[in-house]
Amino acid sequence: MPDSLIRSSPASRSPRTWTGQGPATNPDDDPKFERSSDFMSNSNQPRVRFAPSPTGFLHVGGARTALFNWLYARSQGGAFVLRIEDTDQERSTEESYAAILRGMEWLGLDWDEGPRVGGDFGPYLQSERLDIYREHLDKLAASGHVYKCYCSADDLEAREKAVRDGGGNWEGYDGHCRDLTPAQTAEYEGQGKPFAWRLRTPDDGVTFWYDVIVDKREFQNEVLVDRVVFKADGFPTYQFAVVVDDHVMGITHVLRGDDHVSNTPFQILIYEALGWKPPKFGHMPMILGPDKKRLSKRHGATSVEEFQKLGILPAAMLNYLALLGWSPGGNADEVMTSSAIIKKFSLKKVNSSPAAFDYDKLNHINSEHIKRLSADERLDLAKPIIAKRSWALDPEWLIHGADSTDAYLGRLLGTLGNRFSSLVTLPEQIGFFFSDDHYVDQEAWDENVATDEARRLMIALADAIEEGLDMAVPQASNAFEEVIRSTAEKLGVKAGQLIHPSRVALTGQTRSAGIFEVMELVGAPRTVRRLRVAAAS
RNA sequence: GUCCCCAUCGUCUAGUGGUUAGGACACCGCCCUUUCACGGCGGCAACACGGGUUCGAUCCCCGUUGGGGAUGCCA
Repeated sequence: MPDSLIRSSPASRSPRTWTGQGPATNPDDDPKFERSSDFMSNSNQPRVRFAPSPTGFLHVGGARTALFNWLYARSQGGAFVLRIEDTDQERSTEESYAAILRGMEWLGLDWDEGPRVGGDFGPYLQSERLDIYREHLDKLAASGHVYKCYCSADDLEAREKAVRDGGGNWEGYDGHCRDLTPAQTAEYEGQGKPFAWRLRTPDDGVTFWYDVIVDKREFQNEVLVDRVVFKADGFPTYQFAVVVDDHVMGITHVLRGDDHVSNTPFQILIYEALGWKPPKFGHMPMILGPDKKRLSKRHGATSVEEFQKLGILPAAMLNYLALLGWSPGGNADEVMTSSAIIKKFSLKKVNSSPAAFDYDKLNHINSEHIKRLSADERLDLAKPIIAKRSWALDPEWLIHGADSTDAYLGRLLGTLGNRFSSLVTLPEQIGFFFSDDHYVDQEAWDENVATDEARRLMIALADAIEEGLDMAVPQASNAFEEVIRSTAEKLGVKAGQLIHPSRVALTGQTRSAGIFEVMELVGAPRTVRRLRVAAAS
């Protein structure tokens, strides 16, 4: 038992129990303390949680944290709890709360306990659990683990400034109220000064834990300051509420962002002060921007709802997020459904180094997901986009064996094939099917349509279609192909010379589905009309 | 400043005390083709640096550098 691991401090000043217990073995095995999971009926099943604060949208970092917790719960048959940490009265908003829930639902991260669904450990909003925190604060007050601090923000700021001006380092709260004399206390009380409660932390020794992701982590108690556990406004701080709730809610694994690492030793001290055994901790690496700097709006979209607007499928977002810090390993296919990810997921495979967010790869994963969709699923995806533009099908076009709007749309999307790989570009890819007034790539028009040669060929083709095909009945794509090829032969030009201007004349773009299929679905009358309009332009 | 963490192609990553260091995105070339895309084939490209330990280090240890996080009566 290395002496360095044993904390020794004057009992008079530090009534707390210990820190970093004796041997450097995994503290999770220490039977000395009640563990949150011990009182669970089936303690083999992990209970994890995602505990966002409603102070903003659900951003990718939070979403990834939620995802990994969810994956762990789902892969282990455990419970996934959603808890809202709204102890900051200033910044918490209803809008954020709603946005976070929306983001979670969009991604398909369903929770077993939490807002809306309830559960045995509710309420799941910390602002509704104040009496619980109060009760535990009272215990710590009675045992002397916490003390009142009368310092105001101004007091603290002034002292910090003084230290810095003197060339020193301000390393957090200076312990000003830690050992107030009864007289001083009486004076402050007499002045009616507001106070907060701070945890009395050890001055020496080491606090450590075995991180699920990064193995052993340890902090010298010396660097830990007496942080506030209960604010003057009567609300607990995050540090306190998170500990109480995780224990009381039976959370077995606290999986959170790496930015919480430095909070962990302080929280372990709170567990110990309360006589509780801490849960297991796992700190996941941060997600950085493409430039390896902190991910921010200047990098582009950062909230999941922005990605939704960018046409990212929830399944693709989830897939990509899972790939940030985790990998299916080896040469396995990275494009996976959530159930496939659940099947393969393992905390042991979670990386310990930060990952840069790559928008290109997200887009790739997204297009792969779209390409793997069934025809019906594609139709479901396209319909709202079409409806949003008030595009309706002209009855004149409702031919070609399609006996319903859906059937026609289905065929239309079918012509796209793998070209349908983005929700964002879809409108311009299909707009010309619905209206003569569609998107036109001006440069493509100028190059392919607005030349004397192109005009001559388009008129010749229009004539040939009118002469060769019955304009009154639907024509199949191969009928158009035959006309084009024979016309090309007759004119002594390559088929491509007819095809390229026709494509732009019909679709307004140089890229589209196969031109013969386009003609079939646009119909002979409109095909001829657009060719003549283009030739006349 | 102080404390903590991280380090394999540009990016996400696999991997091992002895490998031609593998895959994916991006990029480049070729093929396919009515365009684009898809697809196929090929290419470019990495173990940050310096010391150890070892018969041998990308892998283990230390340091340096670089990056990130924390340093709140925010969470």
